[in-house]
Amino acid sequence: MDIYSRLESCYGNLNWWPARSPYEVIVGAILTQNTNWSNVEKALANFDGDITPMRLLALDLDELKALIRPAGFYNQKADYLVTVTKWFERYAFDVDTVRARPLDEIRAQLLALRGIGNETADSILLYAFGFPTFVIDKYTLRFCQRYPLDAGSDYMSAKAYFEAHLPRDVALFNNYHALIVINAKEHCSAKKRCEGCPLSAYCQKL
DNA sequence: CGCCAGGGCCATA
DNA sequence: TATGGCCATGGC
Repeated sequence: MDIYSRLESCYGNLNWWPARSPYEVIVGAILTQNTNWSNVEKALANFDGDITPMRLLALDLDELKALIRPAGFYNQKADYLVTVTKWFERYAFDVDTVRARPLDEIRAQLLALRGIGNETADSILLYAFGFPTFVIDKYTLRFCQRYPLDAGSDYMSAKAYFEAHLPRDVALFNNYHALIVINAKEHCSAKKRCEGCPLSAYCQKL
């Protein structure tokens, strides 16, 4: 929690996920798979402000691929977007209907979809629907090695660690993951060698 | 020019 | 269960 406090006092509340609607979070979560966020923004901009389930399902596959092309992997991602949107349709595209179900049930449904693994599932659960699930990504796994956390080295171990050591608070889970990502981008790249990092006192510098 | 970005799928052993 | 190849664009 001390590590979190340092990050929070440095960066504040980042108010993730940057999106105008829960459905846009879902779309962004697919598009950002192994992809720079700036490329995702270009793809989202191609929708000209209309990123809705109905719009997406009305597009034919080639049109959809053309729109999301800047985000890369557009053949598979177009397929993934249609798949997850049809899943959402089971709930009449209604966020509250999804939220009324148990977290584990929705998580299992998402993981069963083609194109949705642990990280994408948790990103959607937390940032689109507000479920208390901790998101792990490549940055977070590196974070667990870099600082003395003893959180394991695989996705589910790290997730279990954070959830066991933090209060089950959606706002906290939301901002903690965002802070880890931002801090990694700002200070943990090969170029910017930890200069000014608020966690430098803890860093093991592998 | 090469590297890599807020992964996940699939084939192989 | 654990690797490795593959998918693709754009910024640096």
